Amino acid sequence: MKKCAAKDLMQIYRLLLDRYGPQGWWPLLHLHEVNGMNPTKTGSVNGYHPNDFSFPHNSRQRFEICVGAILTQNAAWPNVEQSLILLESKDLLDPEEMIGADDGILKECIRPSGYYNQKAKKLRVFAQFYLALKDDVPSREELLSLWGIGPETADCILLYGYGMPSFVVDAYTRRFLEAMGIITEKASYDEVKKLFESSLDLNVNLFQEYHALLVEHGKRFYSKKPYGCDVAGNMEKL
DNA sequence: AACCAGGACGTGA
DNA sequence: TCACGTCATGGT
Repeated sequence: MKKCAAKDLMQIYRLLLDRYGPQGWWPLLHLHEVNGMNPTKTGSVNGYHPNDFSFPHNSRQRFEICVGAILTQNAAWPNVEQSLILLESKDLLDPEEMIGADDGILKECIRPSGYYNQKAKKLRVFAQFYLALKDDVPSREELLSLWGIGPETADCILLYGYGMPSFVVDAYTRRFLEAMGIITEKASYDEVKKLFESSLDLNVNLFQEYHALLVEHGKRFYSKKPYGCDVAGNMEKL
């Protein structure tokens, strides 16, 4: 990776934010019930809260974020939102209820986001862990030790669920940095993560917004195999 | 009608 | 370590 990446990464952030505006991650259900909120809508999905980094407001919202982080593994968010709504309708968006839930019902709720057999197990494992945590903040190592929690999910949980400055690296981020010539395809997850964390201030709001912007940008230009256009070039000019 | 999405795990070299 | 197969539904 390049040594000038530090300056570039902050510059790129400003360009992305300027282009797409604040993304309001992590999306949550029922924001209208949280006093004074005016949730925005993106496509068929609502629950975003641009420029409001105050979430989660309680343990229930935190659990919802963690569940969403697991369900969104290799799945599109609208499908995950369906699952969250189904879980909510069965009162399963709660660690104790989830643990005690009938397996068939749990899988039925998860089905829209795919891999429902694996994800049902992942959610049960996590729900147990979450319950035992009480009000503590989990370490990254603890999260990674759980079956079903890999590096990206762990970082999502830490960053969006617990407000810890842990940068999230996803497939879009790698494709983008690769196109920018900042990393090579064989850079490991932790290498890319550390690149961001060593180049930027350890600022939770910045990390939350940056990752969301990279996903938004990635969806537009790095979705299909012959990647839309040379975004790297565009970024340098804008 | 293929192709892919805000990955992670198990296996065998 | 690492490349590769598996898991699965819904949208484009």
